[in-house]
Amino acid sequence: MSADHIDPQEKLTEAMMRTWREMYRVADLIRQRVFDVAQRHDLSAQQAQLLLRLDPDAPASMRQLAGILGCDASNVTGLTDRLERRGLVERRALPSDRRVKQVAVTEEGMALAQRFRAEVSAESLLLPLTESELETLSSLLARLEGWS
Amino acid sequence: MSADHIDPQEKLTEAMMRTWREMYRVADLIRQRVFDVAQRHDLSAQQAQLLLRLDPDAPASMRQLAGILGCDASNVTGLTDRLERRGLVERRALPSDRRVKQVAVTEEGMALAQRFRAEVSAESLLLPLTESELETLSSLLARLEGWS
DNA sequence: GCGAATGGTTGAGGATGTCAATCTTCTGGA
DNA sequence: TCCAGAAGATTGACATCCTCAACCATTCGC
Repeated sequence: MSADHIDPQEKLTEAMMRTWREMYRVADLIRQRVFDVAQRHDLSAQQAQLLLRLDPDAPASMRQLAGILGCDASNVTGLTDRLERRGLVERRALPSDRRVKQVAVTEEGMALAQRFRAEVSAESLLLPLTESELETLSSLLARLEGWS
Repeated sequence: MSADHIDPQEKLTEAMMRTWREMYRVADLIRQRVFDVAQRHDLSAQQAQLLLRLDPDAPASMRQLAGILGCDASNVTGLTDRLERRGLVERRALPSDRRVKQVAVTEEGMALAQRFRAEVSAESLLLPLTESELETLSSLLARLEGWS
């Protein structure tokens, strides 16, 4: 369907609109939370994003990281520079292809990432719900797919 | 509880972790969606954020907008400049206090905001769920509160 | 082996964000 | 009333984020 012919109002039920509002609200809470924790550790949201997405067991190339983060490769250069300057990450040459530089998390980076994850989910947003409600919520959310 | 003593791993149940992952994933989908629609209309995510938060019936001062957006007032100046340059918004002097400038949405701004909201929720993320599942989801989400 | 593709960086330029300083306008107390 | 200080908006300096085009080194395909 072309964006030129969207007229979604008539297709949106009351329940959809209510759910949409709630999801948007909760997404905002999460974003705010991540931002706060990042700030506490002197990281920008983007630096945190990159650090958290790095797999300690599988270093990724700059190119791959650009794909993961959905941004230009030249942007990853700067982000990596700043994380490397703080010792959270390091560039490694790939012997099999000397064009490639892989980004590996350092010990310090792993420690910070773990602490970060812990702080974000601590005092959880989810405490008001019972175990069985959590089961229901996660399985409903799991059925939502992206747009395309 | 001080952030120095957080050790949440032992408090997090399996269901909590699964739910947290799903919420994070869905929050990401929403962020991506908003970004895409904004880009389609030549708006940055922040410009869209500001435009969508303006109430046509109650123009807000720069100061108030800074509060709503959670940023410095000087930042709102630039944001408003760029929206005003496109005719989506206009500054109005407040007669009762000539220090204050209020930001009002123009007709064009309102039209764009409405179109924006429509496009974001069109081809909805929520289509996989039935009406009764939507009721369940929205009431579960409604019970989640922020951290503090 | 050589031209083309690939990976990373650099530089220009714009948007976002903070902080400190400034200008204008209010406001409250002597 | 007058004046010191608070409050609202802007500006300038500076760092980050982000894209695009240009560039260098390396690798790959023919």
